[in-house]
Amino acid sequence: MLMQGKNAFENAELATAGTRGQSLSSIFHGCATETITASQAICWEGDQAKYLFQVVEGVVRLHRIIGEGRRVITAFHFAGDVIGASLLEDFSFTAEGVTDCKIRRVSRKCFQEEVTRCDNLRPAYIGLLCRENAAAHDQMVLLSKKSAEERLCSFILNLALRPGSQCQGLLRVPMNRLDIADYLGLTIETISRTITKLAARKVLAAEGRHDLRIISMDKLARLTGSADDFSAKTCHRGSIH
Amino acid sequence: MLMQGKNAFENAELATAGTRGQSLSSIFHGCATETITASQAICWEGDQAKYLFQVVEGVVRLHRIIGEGRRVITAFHFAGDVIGASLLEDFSFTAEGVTDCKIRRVSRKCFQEEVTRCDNLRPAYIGLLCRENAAAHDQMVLLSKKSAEERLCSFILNLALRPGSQCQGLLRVPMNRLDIADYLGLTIETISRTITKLAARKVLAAEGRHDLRIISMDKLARLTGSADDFSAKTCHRGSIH
DNA sequence: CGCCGACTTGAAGTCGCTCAAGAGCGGTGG
DNA sequence: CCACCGCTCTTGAGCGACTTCAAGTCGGCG
Repeated sequence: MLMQGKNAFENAELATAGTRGQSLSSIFHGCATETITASQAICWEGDQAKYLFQVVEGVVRLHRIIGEGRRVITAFHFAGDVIGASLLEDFSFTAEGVTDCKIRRVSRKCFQEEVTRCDNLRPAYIGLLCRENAAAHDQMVLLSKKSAEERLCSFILNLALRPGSQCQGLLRVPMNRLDIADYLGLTIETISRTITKLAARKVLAAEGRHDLRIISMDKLARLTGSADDFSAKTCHRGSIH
Repeated sequence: MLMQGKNAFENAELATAGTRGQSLSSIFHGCATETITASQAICWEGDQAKYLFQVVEGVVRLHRIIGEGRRVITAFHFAGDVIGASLLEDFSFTAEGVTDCKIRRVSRKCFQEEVTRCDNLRPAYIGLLCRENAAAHDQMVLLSKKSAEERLCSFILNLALRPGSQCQGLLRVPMNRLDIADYLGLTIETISRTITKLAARKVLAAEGRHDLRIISMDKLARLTGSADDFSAKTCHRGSIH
C-alpha cells in the first residue's frame, strides 16, 4: 500500500487544520484505528447511521444499489476524509475498502456533541458539508452531460490534483476498472477502450493496472470538457485561505 | 400563477418549523419580497455569493453551463426553499425563474450571524445541508444508471409527492420540456416521446403543456427503477420527526 | 386569421452497451 | 521452474437507446 496513505493523511490534517478554525480530525484523535481489508464493508446502506468514520490510510468507496445489480459509486474517500457527515438518520450508502484501510470511528452522538460544544469546530463541519455538496454537483454535471472521454479525463485529473498523489510522475489509481466505471456511469469496457485511446494519443500511458503516467497534463485538462477545469480545480484546494 | 405558490409556502413554513428547532424562514421574515419574471436571473454562476434567497412564490431553477451550450439544471426550488445555503465563496450556479416568482434575499453575512447567534437555527441549517446532499446523491444515481423512462417517472413522482402539488388529481408541471430535459440529462425529444409512451400505457395523461393527470400512481412508482421509490419518498418528508 | 414559439413525430446516425473471445498477470502447486 | 488456474483487463463485432436533424402540429396572442 506504499506509505502514500500516511503522508496523505498528515497532509490532509495540516490542510484542514489551517483553513478555518480547528480540524474535525481532533474528534477522531483518541479513537483506536480499525483495520479493513479490500472490499470489506464498513457500514451498510439502510442501517441506522450510528457512526461517522475517518479514513486514516487507504481508499474507501461509497455505493448504492438500485434494481438488480445496478451499482452506483457516489464517492471515493481518501486518507483524512470524514465519512457520514451529511447523514440525518440512516446510511444512504454502503462503504467498503477499495484497498486495505485503516479507519477510525466515532458515534454520531459524540460527534454532534463535540461540534456543538466546540464553537471553532463548526466552521469546519459546515465547510465539509458544503464541499461535499459542491463535489456532488460537479459529479451531477459530469454524469449529465459529459462524454466517456470527458468523464474519464475529469476523474483522472481530479485524482492527479490531490496533493501527494503522484510519485515520480506516476499516478497511483487504487480502484479497479469496475469501480471507475460505476463511479463514472460507464462500463468497464468503455473505461478500458478510452484509456487505450488516450494512450494512443499520448495523453497518458498505463503502467500496470493501477498506475498511470500522465504525459500531458495540459491535454488531459483540455479533454475534461469543463472549459476551465484545470485552473478551477487547481485553485480549489488552495483558494480557501 | 394560481394560488398554489402561497399555499405551498405556508405548508413549507409549518413543516420546517415543526421539525427541529426554529425554521430558517425566520431569517427572511423582515425582508421585502422581490418580483422575478419567468427566465429572469436571480444570481450568476461565478459571482461572489453575497446573498441567500428564499423562494416565496413560484419555481426557480439552478443551472450550470459547460462547454458551448451544454446546460445542466442541478435543482428546482419551490416556495419555502432556501437557495445558496451550501455555498462557501461563489455561486456555483445561475438561478432563474421558471415561472414568475417572488423571492426574499438576505446577505450571507447576516444569514451566518443569525445562524451563529440562534442556537436553535443551527439544526435547521445543518438539516437543510444534509437534505440537499441527499437530493444531490439521488440525482447522481438517476443520472448514472437510470433509463429515460425511469428518469422521467422519478421526476414526475417527486413532483407529485410534494404536498399540495396536485389539484383535483391534476399535477402542475411549471417547467417546460427543455428544463425537464436539462434536469434529467436527456433531450426534449426524448422527454416528449417518453411522455407519449407513458400516456399510451395509461400511466398518465398529458393535459396541455403544463399539466399531467396521473392515472396510476402505482405504475408510476414501479417505473422509477428505484426498487422502493414510492415508500421511500413518501416517508421522506414525514420521517424527520 | 396568421404568426411564433413550444411541442410532437419521424428517420437516420452515433455513442456507449452487451456479448463473446482472448491476453496479461499473480498466485499456487506439482 | 514451469504449468495451470482464476481473475482482471483488453479487444472485437453487433446492437440498442438516445441523439440529431428535419418536418409537421398545436396553441396562444396580436
